[in-house]
Amino acid sequence: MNPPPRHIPSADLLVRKLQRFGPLSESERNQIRSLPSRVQEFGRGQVIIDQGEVTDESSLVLSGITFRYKLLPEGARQIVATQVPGDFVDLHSFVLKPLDHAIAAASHVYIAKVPHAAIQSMLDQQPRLARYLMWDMALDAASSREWLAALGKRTAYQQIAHLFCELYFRLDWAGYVKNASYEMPFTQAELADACGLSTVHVNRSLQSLRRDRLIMLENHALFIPDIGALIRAALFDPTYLHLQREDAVVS
Amino acid sequence: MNPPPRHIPSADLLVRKLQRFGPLSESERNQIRSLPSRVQEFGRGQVIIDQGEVTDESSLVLSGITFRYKLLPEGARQIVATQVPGDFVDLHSFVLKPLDHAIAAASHVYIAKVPHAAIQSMLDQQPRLARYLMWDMALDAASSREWLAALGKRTAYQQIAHLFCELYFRLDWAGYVKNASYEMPFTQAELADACGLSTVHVNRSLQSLRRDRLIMLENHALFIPDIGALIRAALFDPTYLHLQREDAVVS
DNA sequence: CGTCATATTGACTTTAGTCAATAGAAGTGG
DNA sequence: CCACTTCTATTGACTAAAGTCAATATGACG
Repeated sequence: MNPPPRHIPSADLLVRKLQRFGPLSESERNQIRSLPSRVQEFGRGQVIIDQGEVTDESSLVLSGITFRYKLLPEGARQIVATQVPGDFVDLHSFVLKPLDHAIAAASHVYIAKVPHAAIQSMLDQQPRLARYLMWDMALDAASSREWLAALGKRTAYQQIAHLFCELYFRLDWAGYVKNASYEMPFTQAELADACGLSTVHVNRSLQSLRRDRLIMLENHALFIPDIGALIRAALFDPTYLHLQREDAVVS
Repeated sequence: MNPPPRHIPSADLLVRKLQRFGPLSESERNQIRSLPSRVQEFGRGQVIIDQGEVTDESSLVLSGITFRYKLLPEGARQIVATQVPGDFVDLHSFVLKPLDHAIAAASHVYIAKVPHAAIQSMLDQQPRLARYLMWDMALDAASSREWLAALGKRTAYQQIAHLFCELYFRLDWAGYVKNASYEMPFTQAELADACGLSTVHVNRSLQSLRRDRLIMLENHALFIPDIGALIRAALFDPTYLHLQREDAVVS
């Protein structure tokens, strides 16, 4: 994941994403582009927002990968979502406080913090954009549901494959997949916390995936020789990611 | 769960719930109350909406309990959320189609179907209400995250206890808990599909919960002699349900 | 060169799943 | 009202998936 946040103007990332939901007028695009934000940088492993925090801004990922996680009373950590460039990590904090989870950087990341007041005044100017934000929140929720099905009904092997498929499609859409490869920043301990497994079992499942020639993974570089095969192994269906324009789906 | 949808005027349920987020003006309340809807009745086990359906209305539970579930390719079913009176089962279908899950009735239910066009025109009239709907969607998402932590990090015993705690608080708020008891409509097979377990293991875990005197359950009547004890056993924290007024939480 | 995080391996334990049988309960049609 | 089917709940015996503990690599880094 390349560090410089220059090559993709931050707000354009968001415009491009929201256009998946439907066409935006020129003034709506401008409204989004003119959202004020301050850019922050975090190193891998750093906590971006803490559980229980009450914040008055939402964070947008400009580059790198972040993840949401919950800490249980006895110290266990469950990762509940990942974010790639263009994703809000906590759009819901606009309406729901305090935050019921924390956010951390899985790789070196640049984050744009957008004040809630700015989001509110954007909606005051362009009420129609509320539907776009709702759509973004709904996407997020759809992903949670898919993860629930993964945790509840898939084997360790399938779950890890599923996570790799999801990241593949989302990163590909954001332009971060090259030659069927992408940088998969998670450690085995993080994969374990995302899939509800132990690190030992993740390690063994990864070896099975390698043995079956579904993945090649070293130094966080993940190569997927046959994405179709991985999809089948994971029981993956990319529909829930809604990567096509909604218009296109309906027509 | 009492059948008659009379005693609680349908829209008032929604007004009361949305007021948890913040105060509503008289005109906003009226706007919500005047939402058109057609009431439908479903028997227990009936499918209310099918996976993959494209619908132009969202369904609000008037009485009874419903649940969302996903069907995996090989036929497995994962229940991903439950709804009690006052909850939308698919508010997100307002912006996200097709539906990535199905909805079924866990008990005999009355449902109000509200056209998306009516929701849209309500938002056109009262743009401020968009934040209320976002809040409702955010609540739903918070619940999904909590379930993810349950599936990933809790034992079977804790998970079932957690589900019972969640239903306890939500039903209590809606006025359906009497004498520390409520009607828990799920069969053991449904509990299994909600917790990612086998029916046999659910059965044994229920017996453990009974043996530990945390619950009494027969004929779908669940009595919780000591909710504090159940909460501790479940590692339950009701914060994510946001049952207090948001104002109150902040102050 | 030593330290710390991450990855790997082996041996063993635990949790939960599977299969199969039985027992209740509830609903249905005659 | 009863025989019959069909869910639902329960139990036992066995299996399999995943966790735990512990040791050992491996590798990045200061």
